[in-house]
Amino acid sequence: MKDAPAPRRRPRQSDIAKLAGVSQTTVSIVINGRESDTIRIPPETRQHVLEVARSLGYVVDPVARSLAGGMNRLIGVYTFESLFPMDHHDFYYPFLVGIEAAAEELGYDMLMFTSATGSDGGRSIYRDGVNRLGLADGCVLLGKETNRDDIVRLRDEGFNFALIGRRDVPGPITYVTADYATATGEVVNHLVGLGHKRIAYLTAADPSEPSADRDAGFQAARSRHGLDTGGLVLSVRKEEGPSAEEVRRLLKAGATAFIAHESVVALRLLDLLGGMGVDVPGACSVAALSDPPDDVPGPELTCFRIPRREMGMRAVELLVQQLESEEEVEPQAVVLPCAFVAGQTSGPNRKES
Amino acid sequence: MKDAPAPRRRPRQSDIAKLAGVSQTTVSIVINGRESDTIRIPPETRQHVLEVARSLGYVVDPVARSLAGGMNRLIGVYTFESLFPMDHHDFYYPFLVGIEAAAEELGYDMLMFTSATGSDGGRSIYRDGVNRLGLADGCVLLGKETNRDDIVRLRDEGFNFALIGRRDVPGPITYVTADYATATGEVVNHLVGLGHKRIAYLTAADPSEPSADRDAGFQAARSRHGLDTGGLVLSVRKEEGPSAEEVRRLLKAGATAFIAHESVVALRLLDLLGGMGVDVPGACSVAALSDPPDDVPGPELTCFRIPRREMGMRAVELLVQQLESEEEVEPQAVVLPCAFVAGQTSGPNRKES
DNA sequence: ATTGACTGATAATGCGTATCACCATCATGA
DNA sequence: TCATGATGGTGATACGCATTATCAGTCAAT
Repeated sequence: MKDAPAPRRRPRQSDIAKLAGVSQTTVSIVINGRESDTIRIPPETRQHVLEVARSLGYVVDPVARSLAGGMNRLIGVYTFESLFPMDHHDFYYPFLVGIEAAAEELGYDMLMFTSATGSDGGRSIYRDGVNRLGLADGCVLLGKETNRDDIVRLRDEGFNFALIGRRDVPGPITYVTADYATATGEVVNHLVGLGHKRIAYLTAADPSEPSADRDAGFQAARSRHGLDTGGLVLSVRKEEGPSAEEVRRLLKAGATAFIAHESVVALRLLDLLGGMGVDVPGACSVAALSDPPDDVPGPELTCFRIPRREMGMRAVELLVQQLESEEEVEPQAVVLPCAFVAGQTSGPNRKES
Repeated sequence: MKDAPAPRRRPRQSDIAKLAGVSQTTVSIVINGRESDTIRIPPETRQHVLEVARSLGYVVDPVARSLAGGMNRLIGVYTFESLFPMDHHDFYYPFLVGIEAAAEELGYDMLMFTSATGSDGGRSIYRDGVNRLGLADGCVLLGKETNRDDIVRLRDEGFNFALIGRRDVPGPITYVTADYATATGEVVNHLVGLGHKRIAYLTAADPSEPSADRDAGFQAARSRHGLDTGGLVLSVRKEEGPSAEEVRRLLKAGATAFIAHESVVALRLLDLLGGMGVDVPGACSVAALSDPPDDVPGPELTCFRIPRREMGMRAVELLVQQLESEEEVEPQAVVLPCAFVAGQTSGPNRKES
């Protein structure tokens, strides 16, 4: 009683060959438009083959083509944390947009390793001793909690990958990062240019390469301008932000401007200052060393924009370059500039010192 | 002078076989954990093969496996438009989140087909005579501008896929959709319950299945409540919204409430009414048949929420069910309920009629 | 008539894996 | 001693395409 709708096989080159009265080789050559001194197919034959192909609705099977060719045109994307929790998503999103754009441009598909999460919620590339990343031709890695051992091992296995974000690992790797140090310097320059001499600095409590870069940039700017930041440096956890008390202490210590690593910390700071009746930017300036989420209301923050989208794109480009070159390519690092945003939370220093 | 770091080929089953002193067949069987009455590999051999495989860093080549008819634990994701333009992204995002969640849960990786975009920006599964979808075990398809021919062809080729959104195509397909009709009915019920008898209906100008479903739901509710909508129906393009003139005409025709397909149209309507000095919901009620973007300020719109995340998850679940069952599975349709949101833009009808 | 160059192809093979049909060996029981 | 069944695998082949090497035929020049 079954209709058995004849699960039509996709036509293959040999089907075309039979119908057109030529060999499968010829079909392959025609389909791929190959032409060389040793291989010549006259236009009429070409036409004929193409017509038959069209009439059968032939499409190349990319699987077979890849097998024969060696590459799968797959760019892997691995994140060291689960993409899931929504705040993670917000973090990853711009990078992913860039990765996707570049992959699309270069004709690669994107393989997202979502299955890598273990039952414990943790992640590792080498879970169970297997490296699924090998499914892809190469891989873009990103995430805050990078596993450095995994990275080194991956490189030593000769696997092609590009990191988003600088990582301190032994030996060279390919990565793309933003120039946090220079951008931090620009923020300081801006504030100093406005007359600020005592600048409070709210650094990140947990260490990471991007934080270290900002610190380095700040130190450089500090000595460049001869700033004294005695008693004005504070370690702040992103989740908590500074306490009202701490802010009061900094103000009492003579701070006329604040610089915070995290934009959320800066925003919290604005709240606190508002609550204390301190006018921003009238009485006090506030700047951040990263960009706030798009949808935050209120005055525009003095900060710099991390070129996340571009970073994603460049990572893919570097990777593809590696993949497609004949010879071995040296690992390379790319550092992209951040765009300074003057914003509305910084103004001239009114307090003479 | 070259180090010639031996651009190591990926190890294959035959490499393992040689090292372990067994045949490639045995390796394949062990790798895939196959076990049957006719094929028995003792645990020791299994262990040994697995150890060798691990020591070589072996991973199955997905391409070869596909060609041979195997499974890769890869769920493809194909969108009929480029993911790119940011407004598209906002549309796709919740679906993707759901798809990703389900894929992770079920232990599949996600293959995003970004390469399918042609130079003209248009997309087609069969573009350029290649159908890359076959790389994945099955595929979730989504997008507004579905190409129905592609869908039918895909099904006829026996490829497994699940659609997000109902599609009018000849023959059965697997899809997940939201119950727009019922949800529309609830909105009408709500307004009628508030005493509204003349309800203006702003339908979508360009036809699509979701719009048709809403229209059907509205028609049903209309006749259920014996509403007269003479002169109260308007076709509106999403991009433009209704004109002030049209709104005035509808009011003059006695409309005490408005229902718009698109939330952006409803929002625009609120603006216009505000500009005319018409109080909402005091003098007039407004409702939408979809949910507004999250970050819109102002009063909460009377509307319903489309369960996009759940739709994404269900699509993956349906697909995996198909993939993992031994026998042929009948295509099936799933319709998920929308959550009604009373909101603050609708109130009792003050005008006696 | 022989050589050589050129034309228009084709047969054979490889890519890495999965599967089906078998096969060799050994212990057991008749 | 021979049939039987269980054990532990293996060989061959298919999957669809690209590539390499090769070949038959024709025509012109020697």
